[in-house]
Amino acid sequence: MADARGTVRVAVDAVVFTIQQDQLKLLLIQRKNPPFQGMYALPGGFIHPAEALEAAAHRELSEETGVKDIFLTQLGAYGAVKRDPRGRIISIAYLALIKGDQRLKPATDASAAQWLSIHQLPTLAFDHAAIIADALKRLHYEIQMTTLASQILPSKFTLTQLQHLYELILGRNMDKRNFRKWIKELDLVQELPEWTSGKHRPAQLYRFKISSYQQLGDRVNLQLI
Amino acid sequence: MADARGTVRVAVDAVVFTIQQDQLKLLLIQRKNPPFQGMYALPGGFIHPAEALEAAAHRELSEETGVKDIFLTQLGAYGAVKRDPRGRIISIAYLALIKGDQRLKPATDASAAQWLSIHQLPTLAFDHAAIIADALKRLHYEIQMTTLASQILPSKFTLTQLQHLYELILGRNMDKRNFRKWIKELDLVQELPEWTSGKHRPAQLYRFKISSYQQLGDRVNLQLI
DNA sequence: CCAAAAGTGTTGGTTTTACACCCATGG
DNA sequence: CCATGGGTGTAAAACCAACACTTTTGG
Repeated sequence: MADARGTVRVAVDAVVFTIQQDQLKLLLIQRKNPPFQGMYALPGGFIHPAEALEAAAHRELSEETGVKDIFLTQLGAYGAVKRDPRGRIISIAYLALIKGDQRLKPATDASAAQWLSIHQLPTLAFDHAAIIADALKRLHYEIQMTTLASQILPSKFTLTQLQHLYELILGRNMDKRNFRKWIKELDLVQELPEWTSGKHRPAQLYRFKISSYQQLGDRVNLQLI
Repeated sequence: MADARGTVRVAVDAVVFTIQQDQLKLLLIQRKNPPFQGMYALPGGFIHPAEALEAAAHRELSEETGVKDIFLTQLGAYGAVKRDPRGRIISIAYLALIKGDQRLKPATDASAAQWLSIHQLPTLAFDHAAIIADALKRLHYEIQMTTLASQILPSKFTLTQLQHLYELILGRNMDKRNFRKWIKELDLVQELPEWTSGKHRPAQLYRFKISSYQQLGDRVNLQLI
C-alpha cells in the first residue's frame, strides 16, 4: 500500500434531467475556474470526509445550482486514471429527473447553472460526455422499470402529460390507447375527481399512488435503451 | 474543501460467482488481520494512485485469491461513512461469473480464499452482505440481458449444461423445450459437429458465437430479479 | 360551427407457456 | 433390457401492436 494517502480524491457528479419547452434538458454549470475554464460540466465536487456519497451529491448540487430536495440514484463510479488533469480523482455519478420549475441559483463567480437541451450539448469538461451518455441509457431504463416518472410530474397531471413525458424521454411516439392501457395495468396512477379547464375538452387529472421511487414489477413494457 | 486529503481512501471489492457441485458459490477470503479478523469478506483492497479501478480489482483478486484473467463488470460504489472502522473508505464493487475450475491461491498469512455456497454464507465483514445482495440481483439481470453466461461455461458445452446454469442462477426450473427454443432464437450459440460420450445418449456440443461480454437485444425473455 | 385536445375497443399477429413421448448409450 | 439423460412439436393463452371515430370545450 505504501503511502497512497492523499493521492486519490473522491468527487461526486450529478446528472439532472428535466423537461422544459418540450425538450429533455440537462442541468450544467459553466466553469469559472481551471481546469476546463469556461466549459460546461456536470455539477459536482469533492466529498467531505464525514459525508455519505449521496449527501455530497445533494450538497454540491445545492451549492452550485440551487437545486435541492430531489431524488438521486447512483449511476456508477468513473475512475480512469487521467480523467481529471488535477490528479487522481474518482467520481461517483448520480442521476435525477426533476420538475422543470426549480429555481436555479443566480450565477456566482464560481459557477453559472443552466438547463441545456440534450440535443444541443456543448463540448463538456472531463469525461462528462461519457457519463451523460450512460445516464441517458439508464434514464430510459429507469423510466420504464421504476416510478422515477413520479419525480418530475406535478402532483396532479393528465395522462396526456404523462405520455408526453415518456415520449420525450424514450424519443419515440406511443399510441394513446395502448399507453393508457399500459399505465392503467401498471396501477401506478389514480383518478382524481378533478378536470383541467382551458380552451379544449377538460382532461381528467390523476396522481401517482406511490410518490416514492421504487422498482415496478417484472414484465413491464420494456424495450430497453 | 479545506484539507480533506488523505482522509478518504478508495478500495475495490470483487463479488465473484461460480458454480460447483450444482451450487452457486461465492469467492470469499477469511481475514487474517483486523478489523473483522477471522471473518469472511469479499476479496479487495485499496487502489493504487495510478491504477484504474477495474485494474485494481483485478490485481487485488489475483493477489488475494489467485484468480486472474476474468471479466469484471462494475456493480456500484459503496460509501456509507461508517462502513469501515478504519476510517472513511469508499469501495467500488465489481461483479464476475467465472469457471469453477480456477485454481485458488493457497492460504497465506494474510488471507485464505475459498468458495462458499451462496445458501450458507457466514456473517460477513463490513457491508459485504449488502454488496452481495445487490450483486445477486444484478447477476439475475445480467445472465438474461447479456452474454455473461459465456464467461462461466467451458468453450464447448451442451444445452443441458447451459440450462442448468440458468436454473441455478435464477433459482427456478425451466422447461427444456422452451429453453432450447429461447436460446436458439437469441442466436447466441452455434452447434458443433461433436457430441459428448458417457454413460448415456451423447449430447451435442455447442459454443458461444460471441465470447465477449455484450448486451443482448431488447426483448429478451426477462423476468428480472 | 370550428379547431383542438380528450377519450375510448377491437382485431390480428406474435410471443409465451404448458405439456409427453421416443431415442441413444453404457452397463 | 434397463436406467439415464438427450432430443423434439403443438396447441392454448397471454400479450402486444395497429388502428379511427366521437366527445367536449372555448372562441
